[in-house]
Amino acid sequence: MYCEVYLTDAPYAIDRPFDYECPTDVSLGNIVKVPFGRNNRYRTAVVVALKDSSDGENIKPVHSVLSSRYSLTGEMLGLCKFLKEHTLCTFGEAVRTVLPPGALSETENIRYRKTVKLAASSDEIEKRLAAASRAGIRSEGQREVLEFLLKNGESDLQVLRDLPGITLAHINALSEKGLVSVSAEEYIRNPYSGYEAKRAEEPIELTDEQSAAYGTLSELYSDDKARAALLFGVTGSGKTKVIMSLIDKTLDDGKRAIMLVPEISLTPQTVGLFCHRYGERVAVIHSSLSQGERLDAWRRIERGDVDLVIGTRSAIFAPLENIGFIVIDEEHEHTYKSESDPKYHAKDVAAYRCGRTGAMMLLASATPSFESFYKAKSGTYTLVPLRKRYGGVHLPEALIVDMREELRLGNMTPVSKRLYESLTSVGERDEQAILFLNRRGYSSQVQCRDCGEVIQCPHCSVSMTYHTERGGRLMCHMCGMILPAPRSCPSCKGEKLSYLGFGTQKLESELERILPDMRILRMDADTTGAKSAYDVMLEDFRAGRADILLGTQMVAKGHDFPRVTLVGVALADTSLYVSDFRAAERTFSLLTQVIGRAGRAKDGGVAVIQTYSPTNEVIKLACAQDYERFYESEIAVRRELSYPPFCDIVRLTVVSDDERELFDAVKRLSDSLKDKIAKEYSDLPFAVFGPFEAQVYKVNEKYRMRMTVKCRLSKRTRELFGELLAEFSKERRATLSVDFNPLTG
DNA sequence: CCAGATTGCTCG
DNA sequence: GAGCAATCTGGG
Repeated sequence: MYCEVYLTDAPYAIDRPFDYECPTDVSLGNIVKVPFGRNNRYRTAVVVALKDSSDGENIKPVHSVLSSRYSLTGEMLGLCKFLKEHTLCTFGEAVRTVLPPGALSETENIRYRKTVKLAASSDEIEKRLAAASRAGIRSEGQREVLEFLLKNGESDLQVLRDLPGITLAHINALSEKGLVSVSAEEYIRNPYSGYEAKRAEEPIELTDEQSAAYGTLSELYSDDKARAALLFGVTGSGKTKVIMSLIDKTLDDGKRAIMLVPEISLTPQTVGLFCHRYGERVAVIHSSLSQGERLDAWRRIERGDVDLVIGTRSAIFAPLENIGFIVIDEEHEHTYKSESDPKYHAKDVAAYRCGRTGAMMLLASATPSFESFYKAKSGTYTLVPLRKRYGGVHLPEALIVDMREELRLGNMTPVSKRLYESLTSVGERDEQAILFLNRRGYSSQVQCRDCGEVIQCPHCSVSMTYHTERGGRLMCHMCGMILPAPRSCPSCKGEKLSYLGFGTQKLESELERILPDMRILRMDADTTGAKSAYDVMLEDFRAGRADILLGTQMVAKGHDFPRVTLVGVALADTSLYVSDFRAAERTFSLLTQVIGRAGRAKDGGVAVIQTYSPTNEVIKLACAQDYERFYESEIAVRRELSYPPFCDIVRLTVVSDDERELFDAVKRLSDSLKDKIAKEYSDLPFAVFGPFEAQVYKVNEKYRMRMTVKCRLSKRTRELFGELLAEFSKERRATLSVDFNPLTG
């Protein structure tokens, strides 16, 4: 017998199947050790095919199957091939994405719960104890173990070890004498255990519109073919109720479901809601799980103990069988696209899995990505709208405040008169407000008034942000470098420093100054170091222990606070004028979400939007929460300028720690790319831009240049970029990375 | 001319 | 990516 294997740590250039001779007990998907190279060093590899013959020469035998008990199922192998082909990662990177942490290491990585029990009858043990006691017993510990077991029956090994004076050696000695036996059972924790499924008792009541949406989706679900739909529901329209009804249907049908959510939405409330309904057959996967917890969740799913997986991006790889339904909530969120290898989009993986299994894919959002809305309008996805707000949710009244006018009137603070008055009246009525500012820190730049120099990070080409922590310091938001705040200009020693551009810290101190009676809770990356801090803060605010919740993006996402009657956007322009064709889309989506936070108030809330561009259409349409009009105007621009969804974008980035080498390498890249386009691929349309410096040219002492290619992604175009990667994997002083349809600059 | 560094090449 | 052979570099 022969097999084809992929090495798990191969560079791109040799990431292809190699033939080995193998014994019959090796099967497809096994993780094996094989001799490789002249020196026959052992490498870890994955068996991807079995065959009777091989045309290769010098075929070596597989050494062994790895003692780790993991093996890839047919579906996992398919996913790995999909990832390699669609993201140009190596097969090994794909395998590591699909398997739980540690699966490729030699050790088993499986925890056991060990139980100790007496291996002989009690009177026999008592006889032995008495005899030993007369002989002047040597091991007090062994004696205690036996006495404990006589009294309590069998016991958990860990419980015994935790008793004073007892060590593992005592138990092992007794086990060798045959007095006790130790049995092991795989031990899998579920941090969300203890929930009882309340589904049967709690029916979901749907409004007419919701039940029409459910009807459409349920019909699609029942279709045997893979189907995809977009649930386009305005804030407060009850998307979650429709999704839950569909999960119910899936489980009733004897199938299983995956629900993806952005990290930020995975609060204890959300998790509680689902665990409460579906009980212990839920697995939750998120980024702050430890390796062990992640493994436990993976094992529970693999064993078939789970019917519903809720999780962030990587949960799309859950080893769940018999999938009937995959839902991606807030589908427009960027977190569904991985920024590190493999650079996959969870939506593509979901579509692949649905295609394989005939499951239904549902995307849900109030502000869908243009890619998805375009597909929905052109019929690739079924568009299921939810246009009505229900249960006392209103469209808040939105006011645009012209900050240029504030400046003219002499108000140099980041809080306009209008916002100040609104906050004051919220305070008087004992209600709550949310303030959004998409910039952390105190000041975004520190500039010398003598020489004009703006302090830059020594390792990156960005200016440093002033933070107030620990008596004031400078932070680089790219590499994390922290320096003590300077008293004078580092270049000319001038002592007059200006602090320009305000962030959440400055806004906080300003609010404390002008609204001394209001309690302010600031929530940004600097105050929510631990995942739990974030949950605690939201809970504090919900419980009314603060009047104003102030922070970055994380205050904008789907939390419902019924007492919030005012939402403020400190500066709507921050994301508007960045040089990215998605700037308008992102700004619209963010503003719409924030404004929506004020919609839970009984008599209609208020949103105050501060901006230097009060006539900007994006801001106006976001205030009106009119996605469809925004889409129509923006999609015309995309079509005109040929941007997604009318083409795909491939971003090539070359990185080097030496600028000279970088230029040379990027020149080679450019030549090779243009050569291929002119020759082997001349039948396909490409538009090449660059090379140019990346937006942030230097990060962490590494220089980065880019090229952008507009084309239609297909098997062949991907192949072209695969060839470039293969050529570049031989480059020593520069590395190339390819990102298909990147979402961020 | 030699040693150490660098580059090129192959891997089943 | 690792190991090894071929090639280059610079100091004597």
